[in-house]
Amino acid sequence: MIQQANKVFESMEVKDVVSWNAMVTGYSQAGRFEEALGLFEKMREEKIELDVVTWSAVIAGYAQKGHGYEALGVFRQMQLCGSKPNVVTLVSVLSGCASIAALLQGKETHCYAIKCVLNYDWNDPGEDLMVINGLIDMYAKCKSTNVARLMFDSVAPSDRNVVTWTVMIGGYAQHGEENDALKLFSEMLQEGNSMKPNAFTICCALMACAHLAALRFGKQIHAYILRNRYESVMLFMENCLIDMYSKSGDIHAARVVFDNMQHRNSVSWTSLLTAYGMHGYGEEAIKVLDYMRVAGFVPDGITFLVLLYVCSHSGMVDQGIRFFESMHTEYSVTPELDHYACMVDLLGRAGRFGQALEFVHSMPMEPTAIVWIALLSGCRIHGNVELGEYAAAQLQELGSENDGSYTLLSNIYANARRWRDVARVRSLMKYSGVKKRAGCSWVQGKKGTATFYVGDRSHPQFEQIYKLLADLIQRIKAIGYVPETNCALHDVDDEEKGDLLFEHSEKLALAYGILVSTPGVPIHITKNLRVCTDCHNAFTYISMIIDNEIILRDSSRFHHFKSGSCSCRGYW
DNA sequence: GTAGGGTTAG
Repeated sequence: MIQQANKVFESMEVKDVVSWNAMVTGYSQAGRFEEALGLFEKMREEKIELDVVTWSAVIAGYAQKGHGYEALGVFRQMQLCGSKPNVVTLVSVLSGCASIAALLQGKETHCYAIKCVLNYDWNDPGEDLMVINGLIDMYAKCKSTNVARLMFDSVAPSDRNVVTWTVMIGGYAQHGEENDALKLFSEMLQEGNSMKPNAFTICCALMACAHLAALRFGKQIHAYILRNRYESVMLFMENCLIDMYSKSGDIHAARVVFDNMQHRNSVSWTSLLTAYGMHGYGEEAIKVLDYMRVAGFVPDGITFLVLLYVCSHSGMVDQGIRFFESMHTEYSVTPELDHYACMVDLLGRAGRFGQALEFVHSMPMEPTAIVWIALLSGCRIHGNVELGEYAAAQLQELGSENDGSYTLLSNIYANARRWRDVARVRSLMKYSGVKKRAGCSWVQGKKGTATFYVGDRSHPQFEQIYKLLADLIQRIKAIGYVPETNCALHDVDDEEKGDLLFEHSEKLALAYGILVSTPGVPIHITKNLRVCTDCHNAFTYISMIIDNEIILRDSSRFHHFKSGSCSCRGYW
């Protein structure tokens, strides 16, 4: 089509700016932005007087590709040329700012909008609303959700449209304010039938559920989708549903969604593979890979990344190595930094440190922090002090120590009972000003989510929780649990106020989960960091004396505790 | 006549 249009265009004797514009946007919309830019350049060479449509089209093209800096550059040129931006231009400029989190330029655009573009016509808020929506999105994506919310609130509820709601909900969902996202989504549904969420809105809400492992809420949204006729826009939402179910611990439901899809894309397949990977179902994932090939999807770099992740978390080391080799031999996919990091993770997790180091040294690019952190965490699992120190030194050299790497090193020393070194790491951490993130666990109860920090006594039922926990600890001690207090595996993750091993956030969450559990129904717990070794051990014992399966998601993977064993089989 | 906002997997 565009080819034919181009022929006609070239045969035209007189080309006005409108026909040039049509061609620029034609190429841009056909996904051939490079050629659109070529025409744009040609327009300038031939001294065609560019109008607001030309400029807006190019800015939009950059913004849609996520190239915010280029979009802003063109916007600047536009202003220098004296062309006057309008609502359409600003919407694209704001989208460009949002894509690169350019708060300063976003604010400048905000000022410009106030001075030159917004009408403040109360009888016709429609034009302004486009810009306001763009501003809300921009502020949210620049991590200024409070400012975004002020703008959202400043729009009269009856003037808001579905995008106004979506950008605010999505802004919360993407910046760790998932509870606010879900609160706002509920509010939106209460607005009556006038404000129906669309596929975009629902994806944002499902994303928030996935982060929180809010299975109950996610199921309600699923039901809402089925009740409300979204047949024509299912693909995105179904992909989100797969992710939501698997991150909420219900891998079966994730599979059912996948199986019932009318159409699937590569995201659908990758989501399912990731789901099996997180839960440690390596064999299942390999089967999915075969189906995927049969369905005509060719594995790409991302597929292989996920496959390596799957192998790493299922202890399928040799299979992982084979995948890595077949990547370029059979599929001509070049391994990139992330693939190497994943291989180091795989080998380190399995304790094959010689091979892991060989891998690091064979990398065609400089190893970055993620590679050393992968190695360091392998050393943590297997108590390899020497190599751990080496990896930590590399991290220090790169100047990219974070709270996680300090914690890993400290735990390696603690495991080796080298308390002086533990103390040294801690003071180093204080000295360098690295703040550790607070460990935090939450559990889904019937009346919503209960969140716990270490030593947390803020829950109304804290006395019952602590009593139950003490009782559980007594009972599992009787069947062989040995707390790691004597040798005090001081988990820097959680330890701040002294020796609070028995008051770790995940233990409190579990006690509360048991308190409110229904017999036979799994208890779902989520932790923002990795589960602590002693807690993992305690959970394993506790699963022997309660009827419920314990499904724990930590920052690394899922652990299913049942009858005295954990599904991770040590690969965490 | 020609330009425009918000979504998913690692």
